[in-house]
Amino acid sequence: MVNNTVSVMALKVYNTMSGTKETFTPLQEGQVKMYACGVTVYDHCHIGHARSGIVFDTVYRYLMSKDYDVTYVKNFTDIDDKIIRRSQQEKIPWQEVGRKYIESFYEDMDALNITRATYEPKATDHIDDMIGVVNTLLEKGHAYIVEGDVYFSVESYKGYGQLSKRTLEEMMAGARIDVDEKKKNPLDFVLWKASKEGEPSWETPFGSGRPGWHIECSAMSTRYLGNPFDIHGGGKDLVFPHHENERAQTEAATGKIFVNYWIHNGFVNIDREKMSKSIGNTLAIKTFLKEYHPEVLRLFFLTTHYRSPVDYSEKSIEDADSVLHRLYYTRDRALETQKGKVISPARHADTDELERKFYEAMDDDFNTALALSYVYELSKNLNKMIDDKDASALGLIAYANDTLNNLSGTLGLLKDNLASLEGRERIHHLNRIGLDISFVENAIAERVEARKNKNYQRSDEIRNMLLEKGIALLDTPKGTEWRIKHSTT
RNA sequence: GGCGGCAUCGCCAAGUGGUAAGGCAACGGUCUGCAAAACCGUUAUUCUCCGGUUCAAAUCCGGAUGCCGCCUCCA
Repeated sequence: MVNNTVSVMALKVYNTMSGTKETFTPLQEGQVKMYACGVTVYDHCHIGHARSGIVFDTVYRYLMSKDYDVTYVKNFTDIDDKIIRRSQQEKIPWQEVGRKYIESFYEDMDALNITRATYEPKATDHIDDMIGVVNTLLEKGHAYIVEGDVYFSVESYKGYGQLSKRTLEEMMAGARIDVDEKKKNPLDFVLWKASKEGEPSWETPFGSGRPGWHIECSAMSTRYLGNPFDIHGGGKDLVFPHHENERAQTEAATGKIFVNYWIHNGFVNIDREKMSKSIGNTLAIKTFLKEYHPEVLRLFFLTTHYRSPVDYSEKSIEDADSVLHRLYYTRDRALETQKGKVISPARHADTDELERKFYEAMDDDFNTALALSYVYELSKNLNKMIDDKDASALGLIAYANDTLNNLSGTLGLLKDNLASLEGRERIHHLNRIGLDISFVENAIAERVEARKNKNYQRSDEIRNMLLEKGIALLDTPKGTEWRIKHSTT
């Protein structure tokens, strides 16, 4: 009801292929087909995966809010070198590795309230599709077999390098690729690997083996979305070689355009350093969620444009945490004004204007940072109206609050409630410092008693004692409440 | 070595030709026994530096400096 006019506005997206923002025009009116590269399931997900997940979840949610019928595919790579290595390390079957980390993936992504895709296929369920693509490439002369490995010939496909914007010559000049004598061109990549002893393998017309990495996304995206389809996304690092290769394979095999819009998200750094396993500074989603509400991470990521790198730091997370609390608090205040009354929302021009700007920002290549600033402004307006205590404004407040919920919801925020937000933080914090809730409750009770007797010295002692443990007391009209005070930087 | 990106208040961050959004922090106020929380208000004549184009530039062009990414598995 609120946004029936917004879908008319044109969405612009930055297309990695052209290097510019383009007006988004789906192949079929009213429908969008998108594919985002999922994860290789050999370990728990870290906050970099969370960023990708949240970015494409935002795209997905936004497209749906514009009334597109979206078919969204996100894959699992459940057969690959790392998984095989992991299965040897953990001494469990490789299938078990996949199952284990897919489960872990869902735990994390569900906790982060990332909407599940329409289809979430596993590579191993689509081996036949991959064999089909490889076969076609062999038949069309785009691939060749050496010692059981099937390679894609990059020289046979004229568009190679267009996505990552470099030419074959430039890449050769880079010369960091080990020259493999078996390959016709050092840049040729493997479509199908002859499997070694003890490794999983599948029988194919071109010998037994297992798929290379890139072929699975080509096969699965084509299977579920056809060719071409509208949007293909993933982390920036996937542009080369993964997406370049996917594109080459698919276009060579089908003779059709593979994808119309390529969208890539920037990376997460930690304290200005690249997050990587070798540096040992990866932060697992599970670790993060022990301390903060999932929406804190979402809000934090949405504060920066999806294409820019984002630097994770305790300070930035604390900032996001404060803002999130405030938004929830505002909504609670607004709800409070409606308690026990029947109020019909009254349309409000100021609110409508902010909503319009919100959608305008989102339409401009998903500018969530700008869009959020309008949410904050809306929250500020709401507080002003509430402070005015003008009974005739109740309808306007209700309307603004509905809008706040709508817009936040479009970004995947304010899906929880204040009590839950604070409750889970309290539990986590108490666990971390090893205190029982009764300790806090007793201390508060003692302080209430002291205050009643105007023994403010004792009262302040107790307050300070708790504060040192990261527990801040709030004397409200309803009584003494407490919340977690994170580091005071 | 090749290719690409970025540089905006103490911190985070939007803004791609029309005269600097927003958040955090800080400060002032309301509230409070005092606080905290919450709310309100204030806070960049200026966008790394140098030169150029233009009536007009953070925004375009050239150069310098610094930081980062990709070129190898990676979201």
